[in-house]
Amino acid sequence: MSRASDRAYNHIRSMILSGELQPGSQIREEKLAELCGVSRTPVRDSLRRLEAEMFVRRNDSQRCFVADWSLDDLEDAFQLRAMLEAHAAKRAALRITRDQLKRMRLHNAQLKNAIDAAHPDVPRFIEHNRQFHLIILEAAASERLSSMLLQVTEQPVILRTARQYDLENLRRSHHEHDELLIAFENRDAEWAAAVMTAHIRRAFHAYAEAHSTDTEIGKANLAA
Amino acid sequence: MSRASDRAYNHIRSMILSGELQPGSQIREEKLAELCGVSRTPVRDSLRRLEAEMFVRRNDSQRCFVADWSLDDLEDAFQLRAMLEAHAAKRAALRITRDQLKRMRLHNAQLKNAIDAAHPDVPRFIEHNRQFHLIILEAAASERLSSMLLQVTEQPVILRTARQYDLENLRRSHHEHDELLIAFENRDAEWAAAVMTAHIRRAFHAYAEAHSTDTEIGKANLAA
DNA sequence: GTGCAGCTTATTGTATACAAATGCCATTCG
DNA sequence: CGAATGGCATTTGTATACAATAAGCTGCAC
Repeated sequence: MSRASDRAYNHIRSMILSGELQPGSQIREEKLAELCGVSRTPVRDSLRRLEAEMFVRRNDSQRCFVADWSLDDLEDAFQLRAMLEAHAAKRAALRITRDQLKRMRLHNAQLKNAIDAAHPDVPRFIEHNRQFHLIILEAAASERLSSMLLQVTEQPVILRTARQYDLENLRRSHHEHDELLIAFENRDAEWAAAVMTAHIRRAFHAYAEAHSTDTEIGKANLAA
Repeated sequence: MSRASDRAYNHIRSMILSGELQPGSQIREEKLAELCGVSRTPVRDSLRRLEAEMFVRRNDSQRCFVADWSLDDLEDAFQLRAMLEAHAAKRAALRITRDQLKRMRLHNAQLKNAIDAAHPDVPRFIEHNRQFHLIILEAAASERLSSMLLQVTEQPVILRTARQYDLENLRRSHHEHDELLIAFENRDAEWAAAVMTAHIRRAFHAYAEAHSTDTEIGKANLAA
């Protein structure tokens, strides 16, 4: 793609993901242009894309803000994600190839390695986890489904989710992936869908729990 | 919203829907700018939006084309739509208000009138049908879900679908709406979801049938 | 002191000129 | 004759200037 426009897009996106641009805060085109070292034109382009991906919202008078999701919105996103990923798993079970299965096994082995090592490498876990799920989407072979799923998985809060899991949860993910692989090998669409639903919903509750614990800790710190 | 940008957006969108811009054909920014009577800037803006809504596709080198969906893609879209609308119905059943129910009944009565009249008014049917489904989305209260559903209902082929139904099919829709209303009144989420799934899937098969009939007719005409 | 009018400033929208890139075609070399 | 290459035409990308619009502020009237 184009150089400046993509640089701007990636730059703004990463600033949102990192929290450098705070949720709810207004973002001005000129300010972003300055930060990205480009003119307003590619920035406006990026904002449209980010708006479509729900990273950015506009008010009635076209002012842009960093999207700010409540816990309810997050649960909503997880609910949709569970439904869509289950659907993807169902389709994938009927279409998946030997090669795709092989690649999934590989990624699952590697995400296990990433957390079994002496120094657990969570980002590496996340990356292989991402690839694992992407192959399912690839096998599901529905462009619309893919683009919809991106909308609920690429959200800031969700991206930060895995980092909050303890190792026990990450290991559980690994085992669920294993079960999913067996369901795929048996071409059992319903099984695959059920495992996937459970997988995503557990992930949400693990997140919610970690979140509330954080809050508790936060409170404790304030009290101390 | 802004004047020129919106005019361009609506103009291009309607040209795609009407078939004035043929599916699969390349669309050049300057050409569109000329057609819409604006500069390329608002056109580019519109193209980004239409791309996000899957009305427009881009190839690797950023050339834009009118989206061209196969019958498989269409079935895929209907499948997703059935799933999402069923989910919406489930949520709506738990949250719907008396006022929303009242409005739904009103629209359902009016879409019945539209086709029971001496001269059936299909566009009026479509409009009330749209409003009926929009109220469900409103009651479902999930912004993400809404934006996703728009992606699978606002597609060119789907928009043209209802026009292809015979009156019998439209009447069936009316009755399914009635059943949906009763499910809502009883706050029976599973029932509502089931009725909705059936409603959308029947719509697809009615479309597919009408489509194949059209093809037959087309062939017959060619043969004659 | 409160509320509104009108002005001022900040921000987004549009047009245009130019830069970069892509695709196409013709020409040439194997 | 076919494939690769070079240059020309077409198309998209970017910057910038200016226009339009919305927000915020000041001062006035009540």
